[in-house]
Amino acid sequence: MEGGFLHLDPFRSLPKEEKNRLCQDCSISAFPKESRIFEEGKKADAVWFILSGWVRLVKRSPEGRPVTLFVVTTREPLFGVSAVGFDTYAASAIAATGAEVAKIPQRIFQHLLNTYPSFAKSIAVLSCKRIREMELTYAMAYDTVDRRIAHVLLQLSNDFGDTLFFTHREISEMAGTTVESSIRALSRFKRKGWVRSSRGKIVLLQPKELAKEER
Amino acid sequence: MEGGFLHLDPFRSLPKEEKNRLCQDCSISAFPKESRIFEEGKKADAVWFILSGWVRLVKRSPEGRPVTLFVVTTREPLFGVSAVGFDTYAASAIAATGAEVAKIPQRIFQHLLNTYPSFAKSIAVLSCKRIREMELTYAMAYDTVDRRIAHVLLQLSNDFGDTLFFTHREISEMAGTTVESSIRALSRFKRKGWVRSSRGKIVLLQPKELAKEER
DNA sequence: CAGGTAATATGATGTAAATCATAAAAATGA
DNA sequence: TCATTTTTATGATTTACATCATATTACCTG
Repeated sequence: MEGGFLHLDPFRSLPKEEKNRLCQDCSISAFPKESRIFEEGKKADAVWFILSGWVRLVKRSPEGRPVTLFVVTTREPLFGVSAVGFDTYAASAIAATGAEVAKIPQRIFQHLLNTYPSFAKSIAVLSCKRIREMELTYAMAYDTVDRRIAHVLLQLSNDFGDTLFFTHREISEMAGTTVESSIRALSRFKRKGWVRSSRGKIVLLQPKELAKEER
Repeated sequence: MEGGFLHLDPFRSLPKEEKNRLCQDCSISAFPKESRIFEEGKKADAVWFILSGWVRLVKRSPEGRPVTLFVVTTREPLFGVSAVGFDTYAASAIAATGAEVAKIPQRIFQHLLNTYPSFAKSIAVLSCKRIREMELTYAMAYDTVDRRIAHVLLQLSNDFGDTLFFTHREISEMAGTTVESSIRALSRFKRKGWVRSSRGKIVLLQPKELAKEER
């Protein structure tokens, strides 16, 4: 998948020679599940685009628990945290699945932003969309554990279908709760016949009922 | 303050004739404290910039309680929710203080975004910054009430100094909690000598101690 | 200025979910 | 193959906070 990110929206309409240069300057790498792409507090030197897989943006809460701020899916940028000249990442990026990621050095990103109106416009649109998405997920933080878990499962099923290969620890971190609470929520869902699960695997049997719970 | 928003970052470098046209097409209006600038779920037809005062972005949680997603201060855009062609507002905007607001019709905003690279770049930068700010405040949602209240007070004091003219209901909504919890938190802070308060007025006596609490 | 409403205050009670504890099964790996 | 770690599971305890209740005070408005 050489230069796969060049087909993504902000890059698509760049001139050919710029694209060729980007192939040189940007790297694509594969991150195994649970590995860290970048670290909260570290110097932010690049903007990242996800080519495949999911990535969680995780921040340590003042109490020390890791809180998943947002889950970024395939074809989306991990920008925000670093795009426009901030010196440190506000959150860590952790691969929620195996993930292939393109790394655009900050200097290059700035250059593209300054040089190509279409690029700037595309980034403006993408980031405004992201703000809206964040607004939608933010309100969830004040909701019950059961609904947060249901929400995470449904969100995951959008990309992965009805069979999800995640542990309760992973689910709990995405939902901002504890492993035990995640297990208990799943047990309740099981008892209602909405899901089935075994070690590292959750099967959604009645997503529609889950969606009702979510409301 | 005619066309005051034209001095703000995205507009500053627009050509003179475009600025003149904007003076025609955009309106500036004053919103009294607690009044609604736009409503969650309603058709999003404009992008707003705050010229003075504070505005809260409020979303109804699934349980029905209003949750303040973000507090936007003077000179900042209320974009996100509407900037790039979404049909409904994801949250309501409520004036947290008396506020003066410029309304840019969506059609005009699109035109500026498509026509002026500097405008697109500026919006890209502003929205990426906003994403970072949201990431920073998001983690707070999972924190204790006392720390959330302390955080809100300190944030407010950035703009308004040590004497804040807000009721406990207002504070509680910004902190995502109840009036009673807000009052109790303030009582604890009072007992420690960190704040003084009377009806509709909170005076920060020892902001540094509050900041410690916040950590 | 009397009556109503909003803000402050605090006590009592309920509850969701974190924490603590323990255990068994499954995976890992030395 | 045996020890260690991870995952799932569930029960007991604790805790922060919401909820409910009630009272007082300040304020507005007819």
